[in-house]
Amino acid sequence: MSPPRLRFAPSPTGYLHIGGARTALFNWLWARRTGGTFVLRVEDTDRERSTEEAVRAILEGMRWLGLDWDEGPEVGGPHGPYFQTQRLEIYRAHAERLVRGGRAFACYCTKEELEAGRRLAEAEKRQFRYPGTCREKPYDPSRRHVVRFRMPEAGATTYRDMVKGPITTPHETLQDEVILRGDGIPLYNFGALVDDITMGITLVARGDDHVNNTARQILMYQALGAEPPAFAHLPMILGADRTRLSKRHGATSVTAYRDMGYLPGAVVNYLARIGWSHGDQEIFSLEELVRLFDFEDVGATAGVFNPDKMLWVNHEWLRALDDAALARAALPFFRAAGLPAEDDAKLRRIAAMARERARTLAEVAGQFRYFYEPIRLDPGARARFLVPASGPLLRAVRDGIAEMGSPDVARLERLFQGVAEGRGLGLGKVAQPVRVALTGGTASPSIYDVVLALGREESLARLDAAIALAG
RNA sequence: GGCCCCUUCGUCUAGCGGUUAGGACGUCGGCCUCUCACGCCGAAAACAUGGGUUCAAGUCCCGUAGGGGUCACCA
Repeated sequence: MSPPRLRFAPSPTGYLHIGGARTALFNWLWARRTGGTFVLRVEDTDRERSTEEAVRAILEGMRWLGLDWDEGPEVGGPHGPYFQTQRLEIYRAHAERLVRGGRAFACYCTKEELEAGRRLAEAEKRQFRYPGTCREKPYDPSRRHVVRFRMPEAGATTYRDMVKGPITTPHETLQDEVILRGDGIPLYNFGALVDDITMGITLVARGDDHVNNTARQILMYQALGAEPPAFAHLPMILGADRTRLSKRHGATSVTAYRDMGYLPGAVVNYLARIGWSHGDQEIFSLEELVRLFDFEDVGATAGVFNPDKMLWVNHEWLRALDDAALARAALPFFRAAGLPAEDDAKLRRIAAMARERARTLAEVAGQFRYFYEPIRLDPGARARFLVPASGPLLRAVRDGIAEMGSPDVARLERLFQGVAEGRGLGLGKVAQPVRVALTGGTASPSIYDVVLALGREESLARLDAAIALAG
């Protein structure tokens, strides 16, 4: 068998959605695993809602995730153009073939007539189906018309879904549906199918909200004399309330997660794990995913998007970065927070401290602002630790540091322990006031690391300020 | 409502006739400890339900309930 050709075909009506991203990912993974081809096609036939901005946002999201395409916008390919609005002639020609072959017909009914029929059906509490009004009317291209596909009235179509198994659709549930609108623009079912045929797509993997379209499309493939592709319908991603994931459930755009400080690999990792699994493994590199992914292992049940777990996955990815890589990744987030960080030794020290503490890059910047701006003294911390009793302790630490030429962990440790033991105190009694003095709060990395990242001079200055406050 | 799909801890899932039903996130204890975090140890927590089939059912079949999807000159 020759390598498969797969595609991702988003409508540019908004940003790249988490659900769409997973669909794209599964297609991409299979293409990369099998040495197949991954095509990106833009289904922009909904002119009301499609925007150029959305196209850019989607490509941007795809690129950020690392899902590169072999054919499509900006890269071209032998089956272009890759925007549906530039392929109108192709759909028209295919529709005409169907009309000439008697498999489709022109329908002159107006929207109003159809709507009236629908309302009547509703009033009578029965199912509306196109009554076949124009089925036998002669073709008159000069009259405004839509093109309808002639659906068979009896029998059933069965296909084997790669994730759901055999699915049967009785033909009496189908109707002569519109494939070409009055303005010559194809409807989804037809445009996608004509593109899939002309682009040589051999495996269609899409959201399972499309299962009901599949039998109709197979019928159209057959009418056009084309071999239907294999189908894999991916279960939806749901929100916590088990309805379709939407903005109500929180951020749903891929780029929103980028901006919140998620790593693309982590997002891919998490997305892959909803609906797909490989034994007990949770963390996968992109290479592993490519090597292990199989539609065989995609589950049939819809999955709830779990932000907590994604955060955990992101943390796992974050901590796998070395200091330099983490510093580089976090730098833009410090800048975005208005903090004058540089890609230098100090930032790498901070990265080392952040590794086990911050789960996103934004958290890195958020947790360690005090290294780049004056402390924001927490009132509770001040009341508890910057009290007269702390004065001598702070002063002793201050003097000890002042005497050190260049502080290091071992020296600082000796200093703090000496101060504590000299007074019969636990280490915490000394470390906490210092921590408040240097960071403004009671929670931070090791106090020695904080001193080191802050630097001798800044540490002394903050200690002096705290001594004054302690009185 | 018609049609289609789905149903293992709160969530993601492993399981592919014989398991003390496993892992992960989250939650709750404990340990570690200069605080926080990490880490480690432990706990609570699931086969929707009723019938079959079988020596044996979370695993196969049917029904019921629940959930989701879809019924446009949207995609």
